[in-house]
Amino acid sequence: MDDSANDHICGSHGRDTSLLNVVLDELPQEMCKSNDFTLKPLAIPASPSSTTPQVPKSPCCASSREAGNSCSQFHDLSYVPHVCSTLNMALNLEDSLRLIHGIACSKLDMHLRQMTSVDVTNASSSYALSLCCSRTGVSCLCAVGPCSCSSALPSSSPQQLTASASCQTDDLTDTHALEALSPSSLFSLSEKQSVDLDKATISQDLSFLNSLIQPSSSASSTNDLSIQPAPQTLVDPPPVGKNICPSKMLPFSCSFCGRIYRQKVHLRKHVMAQHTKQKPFFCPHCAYTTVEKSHLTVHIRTHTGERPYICRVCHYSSSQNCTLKSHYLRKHPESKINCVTCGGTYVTELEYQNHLKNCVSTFDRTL
DNA sequence: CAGCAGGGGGCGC
DNA sequence: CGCCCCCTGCTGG
Repeated sequence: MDDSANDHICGSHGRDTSLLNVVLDELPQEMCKSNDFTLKPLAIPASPSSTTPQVPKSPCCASSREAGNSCSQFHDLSYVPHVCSTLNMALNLEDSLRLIHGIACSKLDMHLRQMTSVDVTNASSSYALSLCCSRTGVSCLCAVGPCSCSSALPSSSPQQLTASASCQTDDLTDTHALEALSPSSLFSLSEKQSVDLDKATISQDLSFLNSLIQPSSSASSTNDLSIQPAPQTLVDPPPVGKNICPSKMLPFSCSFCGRIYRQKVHLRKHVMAQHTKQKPFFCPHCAYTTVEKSHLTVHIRTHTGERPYICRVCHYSSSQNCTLKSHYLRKHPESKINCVTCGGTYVTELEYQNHLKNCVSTFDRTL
């Protein structure tokens, strides 16, 4: 790849609003017409402002800015929260951010598929990613949330390519949203790199990408077009350090605060509890709400007086097992439960019972 | 110290 | 993904 092409791709578009137009032009038309959604350039403040919404910036964005690529510009996302005619659903700020993120991710992913179709053998992956980022407004992508955008990566090792694909396609698994948001023109290419894509081609490309990703134990079927999040065993876990991007270790990171989780469901609970305040479980006795049903069950015991965890030594009881455990450790430290099978010691009956499930099954397998 | 709420991990479906 | 569980931190007596 010659430098001129790279210049064309990664040149001064960080200060060029034409890319914004690309993004906006390819948003659903109804949305643009209705002015539900506005996207405008935002200068990066020299220091965090208390009046500016804290848009999390991923470590890769910082490195990207240092590299002078498209991540040098952030965008101010604002949205008038009322019913969106295109989606026929109300969008809050998080939904709006996810919308932009999802579009950027899907476009990046589609470009990546096309580029891998065109050339997967030479060292053009970084060019492909740069092209994708430049043409899909990856600045927006980076501004929305932490990602492993590879546009700044100087080389194109399979691990880097995999990291990018796995990061972006986390949102791509939301096929429902993509179907609603992806008119055919959304993924069309106007340049000569455009290739005709059919399902077989995409599947082939995804097979290639998936071949770079070691399947996890819980991986879905190979017919699934979604790319699974990168498992931790993809590469040797890097030592924890200030220069290590956490998203390389744990695949699910919060788009708002950057916290990372091992499982997607944990990230979802975190976002619901901390950012969107969506707590679907309501206490019938008070105003308590929670994201976790089991937490509501425990809470209701404060109203009903149920104390199912009973001390085997005294008459103490508690509504939570951990409280009983604390009681045992403080009041009856000598009282332990010994496993008759393996000899292990346990504090509470519940701990022992849970242990027996594994201990007995293990014991049975050894027979 | 007890009670409670919430975060996060693990496991089975 | 739902559920269960453990752990931790906060608060009041």
